[in-house]
Amino acid sequence: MGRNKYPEETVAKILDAALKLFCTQGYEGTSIQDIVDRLDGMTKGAVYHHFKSKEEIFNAAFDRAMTPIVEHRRSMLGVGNMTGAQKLKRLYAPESVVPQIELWARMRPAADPVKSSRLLAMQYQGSFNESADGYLLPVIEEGIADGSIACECPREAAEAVSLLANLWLLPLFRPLEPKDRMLARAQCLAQMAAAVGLDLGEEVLQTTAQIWDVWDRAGW
Amino acid sequence: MGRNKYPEETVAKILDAALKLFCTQGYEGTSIQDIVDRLDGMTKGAVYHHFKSKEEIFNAAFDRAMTPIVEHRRSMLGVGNMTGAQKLKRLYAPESVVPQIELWARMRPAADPVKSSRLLAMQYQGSFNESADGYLLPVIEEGIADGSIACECPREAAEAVSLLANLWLLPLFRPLEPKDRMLARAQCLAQMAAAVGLDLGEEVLQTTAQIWDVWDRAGW
DNA sequence: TCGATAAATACATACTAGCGGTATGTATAG
DNA sequence: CTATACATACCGCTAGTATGTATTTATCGA
Repeated sequence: MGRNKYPEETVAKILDAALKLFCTQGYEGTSIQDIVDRLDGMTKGAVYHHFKSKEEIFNAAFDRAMTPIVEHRRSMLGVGNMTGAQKLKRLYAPESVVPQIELWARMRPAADPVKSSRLLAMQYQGSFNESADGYLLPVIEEGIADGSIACECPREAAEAVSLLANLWLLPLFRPLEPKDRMLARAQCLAQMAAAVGLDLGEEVLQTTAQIWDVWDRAGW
Repeated sequence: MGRNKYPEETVAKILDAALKLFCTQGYEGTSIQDIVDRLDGMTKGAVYHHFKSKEEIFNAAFDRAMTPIVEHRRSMLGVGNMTGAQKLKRLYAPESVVPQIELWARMRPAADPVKSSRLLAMQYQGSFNESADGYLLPVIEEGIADGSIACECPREAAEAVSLLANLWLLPLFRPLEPKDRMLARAQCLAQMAAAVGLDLGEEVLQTTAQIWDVWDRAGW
């Protein structure tokens, strides 16, 4: 294969193939050769020209997938002037979460948490970042400042809700539960969040229902 | 090295070395040779005589470490006749949790969740098992039966509390937070649990404080 | 503005050390 | 004598590297 005038296209192809494989087969279970085999004609040399290690490929692929999702979710907070409480509800409304759902529906990560352990670790770490430096904690603090939220432990509440939302409500690395069970989880999470001053709104139920439908339709 | 009259000792040595290495260096970061090097004189042949794969070694090492802990925690529920609510509090009291703490204090798993991803995955999976088939959900249901607990969504509450306790209150794969932050987490979790009908008791604060002290003393 | 040349880049090819795992040999316990 | 607990020797594959080659792009005098 000759030299490509637009190497970003090559990089994109590599990351697309890599993400798909890392999701379905896991990090360990995916070899560089597996990735190369999906890039017709390309060789390992090309891959190692653009990335210096397997780990870097994984991180780049993950970032590439997550960045637009995070951006979209953040953008949901920008329109109009909302109170902190309104923004919080917005964060868990369907229109904020749907792009993320659709990404995972395309990727279909392995339901075995051990196989998906590296993705799980990223989601775990991401939950803390999301609450601390990301959008959740800032929104809560904004709500406290404007009087729309009364929360005594904003940081802790943000972390707990983030963790449960990402690793429990989104059962990425677990077998898909029946719909009523998923809704029960959402209801339960909403109750727990309310106890520490966070009103996630009724929309979280609709969001959960929508998630379930998307994944069920994708033959999860 | 000659043939050992008591091969269980050999197995134990292998698992001890393996657990320590898997904790500190991660699963990927530990080679069979690394393990062999810690078993003076022994060779790879011995290891593969007793175990058929690296994965089996990991699982055996993990099980070996967790079994007595789970047993101890379960045994805390056996003495005297307690209501479900009392048993629930007991589950999060210091005397139930301390052995687990001390194990991890000895092992010192890597604070990087990616490096520790396989252990994280086990803890994640374990949280669901603990609530579903383990002791938590049965205790809650016992409490509902004897009228000492009023919980509308026992399964969901158990899962959520289990997850938060194992992956958030025990910051195994995260840098150790200041003591007041840890206590704030415990307080927050107790509030959230109370909202779905689970009274973890004041003891969860003492437990958390004790965890912090142990790990701080271990130079975490 | 234009070609000629030099430098940088996008790959391919060929190779290595180390990995997980296996096949087989050997000595000891029962 | 047999079964087992090891040691030895080996294999295919992996992540990663060193190097070669062709093509693009930057440089520059006219």
